[in-house]
Amino acid sequence: MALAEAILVCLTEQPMTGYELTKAFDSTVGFFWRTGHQQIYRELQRLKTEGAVDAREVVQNGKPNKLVYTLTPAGRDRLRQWSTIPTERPSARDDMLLKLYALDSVDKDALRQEILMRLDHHRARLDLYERIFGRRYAGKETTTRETGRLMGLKFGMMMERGLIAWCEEALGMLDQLDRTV
Amino acid sequence: MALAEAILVCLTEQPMTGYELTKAFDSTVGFFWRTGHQQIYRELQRLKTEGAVDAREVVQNGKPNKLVYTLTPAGRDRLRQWSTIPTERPSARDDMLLKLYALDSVDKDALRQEILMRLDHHRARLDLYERIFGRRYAGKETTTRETGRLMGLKFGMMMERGLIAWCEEALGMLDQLDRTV
DNA sequence: GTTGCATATGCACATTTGTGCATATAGGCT
DNA sequence: AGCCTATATGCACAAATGTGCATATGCAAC
Repeated sequence: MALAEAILVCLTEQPMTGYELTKAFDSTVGFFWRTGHQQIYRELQRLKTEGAVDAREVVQNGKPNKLVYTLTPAGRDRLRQWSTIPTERPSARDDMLLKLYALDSVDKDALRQEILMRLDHHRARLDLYERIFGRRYAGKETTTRETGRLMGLKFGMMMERGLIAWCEEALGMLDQLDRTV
Repeated sequence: MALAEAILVCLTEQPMTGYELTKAFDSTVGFFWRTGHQQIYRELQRLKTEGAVDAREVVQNGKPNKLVYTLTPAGRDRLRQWSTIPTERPSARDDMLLKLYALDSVDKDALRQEILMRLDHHRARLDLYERIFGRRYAGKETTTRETGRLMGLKFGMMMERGLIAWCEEALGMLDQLDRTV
């Protein structure tokens, strides 16, 4: 149920509707946490019955009415409490590693294509992260909040750089296999 | 349902029982895919009804009888077919990144402890991988099968090295925050 | 004028994964 | 005698997540 915490974390920023949360997820937390709007609405209802958030209906004309959710003190407590318990390391369940493990039972050309696609993706990601870094964090004094986000961003850059290097090496090894066999 | 493929991949090595698969998972695929024996037995049954594996009962005395599962030609086809479809990149749903994102709503000392624990873990892992590398792969001529596993191992080493560097930097940044605030 | 998009919320079903519990035998330890 | 461990398999329930479908309005584009 960590989606609950992801939502609470977003709501520390400001009160939001489910719709806005969906978009916020896309642009921020969504870098590492993808989900559809249905799950967010579902979770918001649960969080409300648990008292971690409050809902307030806002009547609009021209558009459907909306429900603005606010973090309650209980929600804040829950977040802080949650933060004291060590998180389980995420398991790296990557089918691609499975394919590598049984490389001789697998379509190697398809795998090469797949690695190429990943390489593209990771390069684009790294590029994006570096631009965000340059625009928002390079050489500025940092609040606690900003420092945390910078650490997250660096985490992302670290991952992408490693993955890029690995993809390049892996492609080389596949080529080498082709030449020797 | 990628657990199914994880099992099939293991069975390319040799026919095995659910019990042996459980142990095989611990020592090989388990580096990136943890699961309990119950799930393996459950999945084996499904794979059998789907015709991807065959079961053969072996009567033992002293121990309970066992069911040895063998990969069928249909199972081999299924593996190859699966390998041609690009795998979705695994989403990096790490609660720790969430904690970083809301660093000012979070218990920073607990987070520091958590990062320290991770650092320990990643160092131990890297050490283990490097020893496996030295023992099994360093400077040997490589079959297709071994090359694939080497690529997987390098993937692991890449990740651990990146994570170690990140943890060290992150701890430094947390200390810096403590000193300035 | 109708097609498509942005706004806005949600139900219901299915799949995947996790976990507690159950069972059975043999051998070794205390 | 009682308890733990290794071997060996599995059910049943719960939680988390994914996905197809449903609804309603207004505005812009074609």
